[in-house]
Amino acid sequence: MKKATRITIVEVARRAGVSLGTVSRVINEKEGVGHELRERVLSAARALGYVPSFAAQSMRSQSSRAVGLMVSDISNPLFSATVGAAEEVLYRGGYNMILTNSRDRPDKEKEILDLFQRRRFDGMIITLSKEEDPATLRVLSESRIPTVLFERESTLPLDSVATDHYSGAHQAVSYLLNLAHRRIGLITVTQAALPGRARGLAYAAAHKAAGVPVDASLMSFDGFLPDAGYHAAYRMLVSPRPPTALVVGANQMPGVLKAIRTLKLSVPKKLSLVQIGDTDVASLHQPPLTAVRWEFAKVGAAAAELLLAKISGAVDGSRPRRIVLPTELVLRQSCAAPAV
Amino acid sequence: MKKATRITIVEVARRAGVSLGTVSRVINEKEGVGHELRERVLSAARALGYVPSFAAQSMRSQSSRAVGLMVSDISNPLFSATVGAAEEVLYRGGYNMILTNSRDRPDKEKEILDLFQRRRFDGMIITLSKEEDPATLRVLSESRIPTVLFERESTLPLDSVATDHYSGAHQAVSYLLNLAHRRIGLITVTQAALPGRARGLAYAAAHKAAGVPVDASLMSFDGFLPDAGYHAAYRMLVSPRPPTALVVGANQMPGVLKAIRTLKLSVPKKLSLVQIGDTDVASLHQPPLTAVRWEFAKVGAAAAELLLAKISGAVDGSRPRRIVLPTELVLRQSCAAPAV
DNA sequence: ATGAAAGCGCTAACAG
DNA sequence: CTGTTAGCGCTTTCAT
Repeated sequence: MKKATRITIVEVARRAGVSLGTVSRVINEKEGVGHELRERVLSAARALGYVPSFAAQSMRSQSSRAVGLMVSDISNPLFSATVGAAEEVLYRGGYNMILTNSRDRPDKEKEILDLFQRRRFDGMIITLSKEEDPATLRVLSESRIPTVLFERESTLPLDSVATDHYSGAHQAVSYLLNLAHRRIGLITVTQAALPGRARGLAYAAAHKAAGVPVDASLMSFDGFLPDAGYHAAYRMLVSPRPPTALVVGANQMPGVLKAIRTLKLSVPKKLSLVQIGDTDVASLHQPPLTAVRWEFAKVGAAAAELLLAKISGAVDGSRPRRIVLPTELVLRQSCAAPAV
Repeated sequence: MKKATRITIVEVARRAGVSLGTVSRVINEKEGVGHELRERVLSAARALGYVPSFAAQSMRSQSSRAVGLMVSDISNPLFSATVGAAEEVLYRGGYNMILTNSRDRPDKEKEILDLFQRRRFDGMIITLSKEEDPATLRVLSESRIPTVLFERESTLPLDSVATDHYSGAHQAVSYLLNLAHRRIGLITVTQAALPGRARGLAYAAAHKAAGVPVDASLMSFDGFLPDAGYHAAYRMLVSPRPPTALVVGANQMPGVLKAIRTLKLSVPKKLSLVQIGDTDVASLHQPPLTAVRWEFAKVGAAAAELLLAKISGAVDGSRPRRIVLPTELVLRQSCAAPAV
């Protein structure tokens, strides 16, 4: 039969015949406790099955040894490696990771941010649905919790870790432009946040540099909607002047591929394809898809490391640190010059 | 400039000109506080930016409003949907989810389990690297935290939620057997835990039912090793008597597909293929892969729901509940009768 | 309906 | 080196 109440430091002290303070010192591995006493305390603790209470420790130490992570979509497999790497770094640093899912809804974001305050987390790593939402920004600026924006940037002086989506998209679009494509579709996520915005900007800049006019109907930023990839691709491909190439976010690609099959378009003969974010889907596809590649795990690890540095005070908070991780274009067999 | 110390209930009480107890009642939305006072407290709290301390609340209430999740591999995209669904359910139930990664290492598992005790989590959902590891089992049996095993089963009377991997594998193997395959390879994860074990058993049972002898060299349970899929498939396929069909876990499939390409085998002409776990890789492959399918999100949601029911006492703990979720075989174009 | 006071389990400062 | 004590911020009797 299990005991009704948990063992506390008091029982351990009594059993070991010492004072509370001594027990506390022993379990916190502090200097200056006699060898014999230490042993007595340890064995008493073991015998009683004593487990220190984190809540009580937190309350005294004013530290929760916990970090909150708020992402827009946990279920996004692209986040798996990233979140996994962040957890790894945090865990090794002695912190637990609380993972929450905002589903990109501003009200839930605010709720979660409040929760993080209440939990007195030692730090947080977050995405934002809209980088410039005033309500959210206010909460953040009033927060005293060390924060790292994740794949986001803000006008607020907040630290951030992000992939270089601008360069990635720029490389991809320029590559297609060099191949002589003149009508290139872009299918990605909202411009209200860094990844979509950077890609849109890069798309425009690359076109401008090549002296090719931009057709707004060839850009879709609805990526977060269900089946967005399918609908956007279908719409573009059946239009009077369809694109000859498509640059597509990894999450939109399954839908896009379905549209391509429905329309029986051959890749790269009729349509060139570049995926943003290199996944199994890209490398295993026939033909293998050219992709903008970056290391998912590194982004997560970098965010966690920066946060840890901020928590420990190793990095001064005077001006925000913005870490940008590189991308590369992996050439495979999904691109060719447009059919004439 | 931010204040050096956090606002507590005391400041709020002072500012509102009431006692601590009253403030506590208001923020906990308890009955019996005068309307006027309630307003005064609320506005004082707002004015001061008061945020209740979870640690203090936990300490008094003996409840952390938190649930620990321990999985073998966060980075596994297959877990994304599952973990996401669990978080969703828990969050709605008023619990936060702490996600940890055991990497299937028994020592880390034990460490994490200890941590869950210290944090006084209200519940936990866990995988185990080995279901019968005595040390882990002891920790679990001594634990007083409501627990749900996730894709695992134990001899201990523990509740569990798992996919019906046995039926799934049985369907797949029987299907291939019916197609007249006589040498079927199985590439999956360790038999020390439910998924691999159930598949191995189902594989043998299906063969027995069909009167086909089992060749042990056609089974690989190394799925957790890096590149396991590639190595296992390559080894089998270049052997003197290669398999004519392969049943492969979703995580091993990318490696297997690479091996198949290296050897330039055509699917399903030379080799039939069934994937366990239906992913984009399977449905987008050319030809689309026949797959054993189940709803990832449902498993996570079911585990979270069962845990919540246990925490609230809605489900009696007298004998363990074992929830098994169904699978189905999705027929696509990767299987054919073996070449003669 | 509200206030006062007693802890929840632990750490740290101060004595001895 | 070890014991004593005062809280950390909050909830919950018990009075009033």
